[in-house]
Amino acid sequence: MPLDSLHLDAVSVVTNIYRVAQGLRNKMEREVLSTHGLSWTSFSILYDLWIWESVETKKLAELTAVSKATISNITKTLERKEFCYRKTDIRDRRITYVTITDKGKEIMEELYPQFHKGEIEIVSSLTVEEQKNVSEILRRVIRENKF
Amino acid sequence: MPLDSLHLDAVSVVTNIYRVAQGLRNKMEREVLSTHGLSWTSFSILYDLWIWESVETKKLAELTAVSKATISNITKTLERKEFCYRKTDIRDRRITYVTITDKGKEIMEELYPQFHKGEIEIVSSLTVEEQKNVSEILRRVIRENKF
DNA sequence: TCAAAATCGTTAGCTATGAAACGATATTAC
DNA sequence: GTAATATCGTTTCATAGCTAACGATTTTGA
Repeated sequence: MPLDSLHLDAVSVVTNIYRVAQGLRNKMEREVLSTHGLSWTSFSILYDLWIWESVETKKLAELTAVSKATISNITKTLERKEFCYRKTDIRDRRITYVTITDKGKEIMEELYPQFHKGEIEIVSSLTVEEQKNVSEILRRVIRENKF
Repeated sequence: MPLDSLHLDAVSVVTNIYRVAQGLRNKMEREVLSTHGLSWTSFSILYDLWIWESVETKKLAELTAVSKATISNITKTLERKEFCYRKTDIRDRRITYVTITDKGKEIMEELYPQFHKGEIEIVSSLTVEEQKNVSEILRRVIRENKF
């Protein structure tokens, strides 16, 4: 593959997106989530439960874009910490619902403001105009690739 | 925390970046890297070795933004597959150099074009202008946050 | 009606991941 | 010169994360 056939702008976009995502995740886990032993994905799941109160594991896998096996493991960990509990559906016993507990809600009420503060900090070097612009472009990438 | 104090544009940027990064990684691992049992990070490490031929583990940890423990484990896996080998420095025996093998180079010569094709596909809905624009903005985020 | 197919969550077995502790080595301070 | 300190990579131990296989359940089709 000759060098002049490389699409350097595409490489640059992909590389930079991944690096920001990685930095983002590390920063949040280190500065915010570690205080309650949560990983990025655990937090995402708990966030979804906070919003929806109760969600099927299959739906959780779609929302967070990880495999159902991972959902199974992480909700097990969250259940051990008493942040949520699992219960099989009575009508269709193949389905399991995960529900947030009061303790889980308290954690989110404490952590979310800190998390949001981190989000603001990370993009603070961009104007609101640039933020809107990047979001719109990324949404298009998400849509076109069905991410 | 009242809803009207949420910086929704910041939330949107962060959420979309993470989702694209996740989709990106999953797509590449599924469609390209899985044929040789490589993870995204394994591939990144092998890529750096391909470029530099031989790199200290400490440097690898910085380049790929993962912990030195992870580098230790992954290079061990890569060594078992005979894609690289490790050797302690003679002068300073605390340092370990990781070097790519011929087999490792062959794999990269096969995989990189496929990987690059994937990169192009992912951002194909954006104009080159938009790609340059997003890259520039993300580079600023990386710089300001020291990611 | 009831056997085949589809759906769902968990388990098994693997690699990845980080923090902390550790062991070996090198550097610094006095 | 040597004791304290710093550096580096590995190991340990826990969770995360994937695919594939599985077991239980429900739906479908003839």
